[in-house]
Amino acid sequence: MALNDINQTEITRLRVACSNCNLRELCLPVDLTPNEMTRLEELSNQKRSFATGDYLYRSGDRFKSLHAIRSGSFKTRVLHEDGREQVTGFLMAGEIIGLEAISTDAHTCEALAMEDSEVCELPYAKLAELSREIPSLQRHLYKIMSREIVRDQGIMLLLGSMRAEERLAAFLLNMSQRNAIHGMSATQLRLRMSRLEIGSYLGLKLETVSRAFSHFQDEGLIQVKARAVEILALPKLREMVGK
Amino acid sequence: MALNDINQTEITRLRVACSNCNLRELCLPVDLTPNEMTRLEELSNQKRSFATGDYLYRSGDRFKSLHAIRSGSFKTRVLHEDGREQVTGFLMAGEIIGLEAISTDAHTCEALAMEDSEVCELPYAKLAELSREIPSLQRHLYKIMSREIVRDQGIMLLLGSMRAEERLAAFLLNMSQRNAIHGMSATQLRLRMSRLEIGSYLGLKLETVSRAFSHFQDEGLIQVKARAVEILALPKLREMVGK
DNA sequence: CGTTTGACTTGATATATGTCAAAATAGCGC
DNA sequence: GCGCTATTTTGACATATATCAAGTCAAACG
Repeated sequence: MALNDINQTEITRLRVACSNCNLRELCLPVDLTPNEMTRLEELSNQKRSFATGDYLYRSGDRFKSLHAIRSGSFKTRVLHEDGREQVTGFLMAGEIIGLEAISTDAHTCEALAMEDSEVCELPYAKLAELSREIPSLQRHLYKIMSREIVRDQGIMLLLGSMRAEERLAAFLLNMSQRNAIHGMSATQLRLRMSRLEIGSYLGLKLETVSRAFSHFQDEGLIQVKARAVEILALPKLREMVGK
Repeated sequence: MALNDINQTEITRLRVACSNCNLRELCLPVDLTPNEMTRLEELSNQKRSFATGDYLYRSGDRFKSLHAIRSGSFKTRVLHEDGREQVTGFLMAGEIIGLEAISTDAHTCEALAMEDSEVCELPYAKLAELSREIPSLQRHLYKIMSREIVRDQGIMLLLGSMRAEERLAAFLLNMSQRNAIHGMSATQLRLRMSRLEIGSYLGLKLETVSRAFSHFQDEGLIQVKARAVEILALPKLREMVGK
């Protein structure tokens, strides 16, 4: 089960969202020998299901596995002393969750399902051990992690210098590209998160997010119907974030 | 030469700045056997010197080495089409520079000296090869990289939700801790960068940075004399960034 | 159906930051 | 020390976003 449930073509599709609204291919390298691929598949030993609001892990939990999201979606967040929620990420089907904990031995944030979801467990110790034997896997692991650094230098760092509508444009483009990479529409988005969560993620108030959505619609850039968003002018959105 | 010039106690001091204004120990693990340590020292094959404004690398340069900064300091930046400079990081003596390029085979930003500086080259291929033979070194490398992710979730991500003075407080604390970790004063800072560069890094205008400095001084939190900053109330600064 | 509930939108106003301009200060070569 | 220049500080005002407060809408439920 687990990774074995994911067929070869699906494996080549596993991705991680990254960098300045761009997506990059994930971790599971496609240049492995059949034997190596088999060993990688055997590595995953568990599949788990989650309902909306269920925790995949909590802050303080010992870190022992990464997880490949097979279906559904998760958000990661930090809860501040005063109860405020700070959303730190949205993870979609086909993406890898848990990377932020590798350095710490314990999770520093919590992850919970935004809808009914399934994940495959990837025990980190086994992954690291295997990567020692398979140099190309090791290279890939280094790359996934350092891509997160690039992301840092991309979206996150720029967040500080972007205005509200630029942030939302970046967010929508990111969602669009992650959608597309998983074989779904690049223009028809079904957002899984509330305006409040988007705001928390982007460092904006929910009203500001809502106004930005409305303004984009007035400008003919998107069509909004609650959480169903159709992108009408991808190029203009790209222009807004400078690419 | 190179790493051999750095004595044992200095090696244990090499660090990388990270995470939400906290510093973490770096990469060069101290739990190596003498033999392993020797091999690591032999790995570095070159020492280079730089004057103010010299480039350590430019965007597009092929990535082949990390660099340990022996003295001086560097900034990394991205230049936008329109000529605007976006500062993406400040790297101090004792820290490792170049990590952002590991995933790309080419540098995505440029690094230049903010003062006369010296670096030791750490050829990445050799480092990766060595880490395959020394598991504890591999663990360390993974950790350095993923720490950058945590940093993402720390300072960078929070940047979006922090106000100007909170950002500056976070910046000052970061500088203070990096100073302290290298055996220098935690309260007497000699900033190497201009208000413009700080602003670019924090996503603020230079005037806003200046006003924040002035306000902190009025409040008795710091003593400012151009780029010499004395921190008078560390705890209050920590409070401002929520820790 | 009508009611309830939560999410979303919209408006009025306050606050924070950016923008433009000028003055003060520090650094530096002579 | 003097004068030059770049940096920094400060002020007045414009703009963007937050805050507070209603109002709308849609799904869920009696």
